[in-house]
Amino acid sequence: MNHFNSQTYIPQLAIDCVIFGYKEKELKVLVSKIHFKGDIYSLPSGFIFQHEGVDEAAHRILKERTGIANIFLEHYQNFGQANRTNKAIFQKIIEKNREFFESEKIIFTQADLEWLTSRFVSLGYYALVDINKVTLTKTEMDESMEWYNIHELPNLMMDHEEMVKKALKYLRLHLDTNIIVFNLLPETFIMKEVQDLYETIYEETYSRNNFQKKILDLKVLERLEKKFTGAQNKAPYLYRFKR
Amino acid sequence: MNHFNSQTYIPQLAIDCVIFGYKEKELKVLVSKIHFKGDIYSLPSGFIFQHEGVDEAAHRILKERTGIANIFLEHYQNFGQANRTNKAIFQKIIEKNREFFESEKIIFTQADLEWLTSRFVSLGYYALVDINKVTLTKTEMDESMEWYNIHELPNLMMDHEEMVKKALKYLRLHLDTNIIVFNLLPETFIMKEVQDLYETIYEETYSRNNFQKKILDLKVLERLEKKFTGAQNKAPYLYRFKR
DNA sequence: CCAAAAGTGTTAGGGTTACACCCATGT
DNA sequence: ACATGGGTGTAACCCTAACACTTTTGG
Repeated sequence: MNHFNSQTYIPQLAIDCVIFGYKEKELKVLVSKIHFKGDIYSLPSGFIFQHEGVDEAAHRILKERTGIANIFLEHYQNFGQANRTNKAIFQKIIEKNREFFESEKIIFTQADLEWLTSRFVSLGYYALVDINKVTLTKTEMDESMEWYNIHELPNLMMDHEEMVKKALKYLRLHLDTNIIVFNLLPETFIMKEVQDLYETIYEETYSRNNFQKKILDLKVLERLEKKFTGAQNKAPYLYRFKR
Repeated sequence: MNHFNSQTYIPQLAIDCVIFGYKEKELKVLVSKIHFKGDIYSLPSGFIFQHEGVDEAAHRILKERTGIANIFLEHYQNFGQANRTNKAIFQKIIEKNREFFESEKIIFTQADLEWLTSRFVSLGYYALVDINKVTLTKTEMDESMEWYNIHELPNLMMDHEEMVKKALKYLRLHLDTNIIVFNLLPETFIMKEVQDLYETIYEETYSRNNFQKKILDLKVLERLEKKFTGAQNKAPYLYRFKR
């Protein structure tokens, strides 16, 4: 356990990440259950080292949890209300985990607790990952790390639910202008998978032929060989995102 | 002079504002020349009180400098590289202003200097104001506060020039989607003024009739009486932005 | 040969762009 | 009456949405 202090980290500034994944027509978000009694769920979060940039820090936090670097990651919003603290949550943690805190096995020092319960400004980042490439890695703060359907999230701590909602809104607005959707798909895919993904994200349906035209007109996909699935129909082409 | 400390302000976190104004076919940005020898120019900046939200803080900073509340103000980007400090600038200030710092009249305490020269993460906000409503107000840090044409800015300190460039880019991208352009105009205006403003911001020209259609199709303007200018042509209508 | 699903072509409609015309104003 | 600039109408164009048809695959 490394301790928190302003020598090491920038105080009162945190990063929270909404990590999106996609599998079988479900848009998923990575959520950690923290390693204390009390059923507390949190987005992957972290602090910024004094010697690193904020984008670097976000990439590091993601690398720690998912094992992949060179991830698509972007800042989307800050969360900085006046009364934004962890105090209530830590009160709950301490109440429900007296045996830990009263034992010899000290986890947090008093200074750590003061640090963690101070008022925080949080930088909201969102990431798009190929869910198959991810190796979920728990930190010592995590009891579990799991993908949840974005509409079936557990109760998240603080304003993390709002963070997810705002991130989804931001994603929907920017998916078309910037071409980032393919970050959610594996290396190769068929057109129907792209359409399913779009329909999942926007919760709408699109006509098959026009969708294909629209995507191919982006001119960012290269067509590979056909994919024979064994189904009794014409084999669809595989595509790959150019670079 | 109030002193800087982490009791009062959030440390290592600043707000920098790109305040846009418009007058006579020129897009302008508010820049302060700070009150020391050395020709140092800066965007209006400030820190966040422990008891206030970040958006609140941005509004307060703007109110201090421009005198107007209920301004259009939005966060657009963070600036948080690893080595982002004021150190070089303060070195220059101290060198060029030895008489101040060696005099009895102590302006900054050692603690203040440490605070000001630490590594900072900056939250970039941009504002759109009706330049006629602004009463420029210097703080004790400002030698002057002036509007500069966005393409004729003085040498700005740190990464403030990049901030302006990024803010302009952001403005161009969002002017049409959100309807915010009228924040730059006075209460009432004629269509030609709107068109001039657009042409100034985007550095393009538009056809008069189609521009009028496009703007009126937004259905956000109400037509008022005609404006008789004394010119020997048909008097244009005045418009007002609906709420 | 047939069902299923992929690929592609064709037409209709809506919105934007370019051009034209008319109107008010003061000299 | 006329020059000037503002307001509006119309037709061409482009892009997208809706529909139709063809092709491939395995049973």
